[in-house]
Amino acid sequence: MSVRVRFAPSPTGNVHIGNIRAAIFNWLFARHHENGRFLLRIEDTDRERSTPEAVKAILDAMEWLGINYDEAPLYQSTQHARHLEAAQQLLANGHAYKEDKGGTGQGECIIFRMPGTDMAFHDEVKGDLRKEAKDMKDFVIVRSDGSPVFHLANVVDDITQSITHIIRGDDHVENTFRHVALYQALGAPVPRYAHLPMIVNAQGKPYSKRDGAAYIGQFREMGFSPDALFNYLTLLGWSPGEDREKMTRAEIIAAFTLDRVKSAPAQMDLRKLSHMNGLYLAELPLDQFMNGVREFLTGLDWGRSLDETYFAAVCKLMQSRTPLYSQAETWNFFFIDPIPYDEKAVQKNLKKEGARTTLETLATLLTATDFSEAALQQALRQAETALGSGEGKLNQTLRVAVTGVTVGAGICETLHVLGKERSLTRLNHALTTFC
RNA sequence: GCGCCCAUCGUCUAUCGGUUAGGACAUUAGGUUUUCAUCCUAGUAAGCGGGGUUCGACUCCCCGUGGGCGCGCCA
Repeated sequence: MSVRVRFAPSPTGNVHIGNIRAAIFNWLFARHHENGRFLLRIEDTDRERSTPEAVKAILDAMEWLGINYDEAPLYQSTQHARHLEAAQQLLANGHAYKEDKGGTGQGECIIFRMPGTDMAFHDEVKGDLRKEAKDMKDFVIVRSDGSPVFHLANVVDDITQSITHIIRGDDHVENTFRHVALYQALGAPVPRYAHLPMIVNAQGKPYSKRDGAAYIGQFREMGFSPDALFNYLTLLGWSPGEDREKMTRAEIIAAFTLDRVKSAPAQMDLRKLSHMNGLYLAELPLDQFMNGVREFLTGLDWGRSLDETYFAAVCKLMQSRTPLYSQAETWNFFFIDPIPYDEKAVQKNLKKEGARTTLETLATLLTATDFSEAALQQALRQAETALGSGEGKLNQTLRVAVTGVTVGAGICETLHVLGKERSLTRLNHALTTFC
């Protein structure tokens, strides 16, 4: 029988990074197996908290990350009758009973009767797990208002969707004993289970929005590429061995097996993610990189209508040194005039002895060039000779005068992209303003 | 409190009884005709503690310690 797995989020808000990681692992497992199926189930039973917006957030997140699903999504709310039918079946065969729990007049709820024997199951990542009968209690499966509880709905839906492997977060391990008991009482084959280690923060607590980004949308806003995030998440709690990290989807799919999933919790490291993101951005075809940057720049007033050719030149220059799309925010000096000057940079590089002479010399020499990179290089060398300064010593003064900041691509490449007119205007402006 | 689970550099991890314990991020020092955020080179850095088992344990077992999860008419 071929593998059928599912991602079963409840649409109650933003899509958490831990949830999407579970989706990724399920997806990888399905794609790794021939004819494997990856299904989506929206557990929207909680009418109070479930919203259409939240459903859309889940769909968007999956699409962004390139996690496609097979078959139509199953909305749990449509399965109500089935859930209750299962409860009736359990009632009929003695696996459940009615009771007014607490007796406060809330009415009778339906309670599942645990088998009363020790239970065990094999977890694909944690090994054999067992629990004694005395440590397991009966539990409510249908509330007194007639609504099914998570455990019942979840198991019944998994039976309906013929799920063969349940791959989910570690926080569900304890529930599994109950779920196995439900399967057995319902006369359904018990699926295989695999529990994924939690993603935690520096304190070892579940990773939350307070630890930086926790929601998938936030990562997108911060400028991460979906492929990089996908690859990085894959490495949290799993490893292909052989020191491999940056891998294509096809490679990850081929290498993915549950027996290589770790059991210990993993801590999210935004710095490593950023580094990996830089690797991904650097190898993107220029037009794709431009699209990514553009999506970002539309949020900035100077980033909306850009000259395509010029924009392409800037992107080409900056691509290899861009760890995050959001970094493009600092490229403003390429596009706006007048440019803002960094106070400290001005203080250190322009308001110093000799800066005036330096800029005057450079202005004269640069005016005489055609602003090709080679010519710019040559002009710089001439300026150094004329001023008796060492190679590269003038670079920063020139850079701050023309860009307003101390960091960026090579000075000659930058000047070339900026163009002669703009560069010289700024140079002269800096000269009269700061020196 | 009770039950279950987990434990290798600061972080993510490799190792499936015998290795100088490897890689990556971060960090440090250089280099890239001394911007840096790319790139290159090198360095610092780890088996929680105590008992066993074994010729030999990071690896297997037990006990501690620390951490996580669970114990809802939440999901």
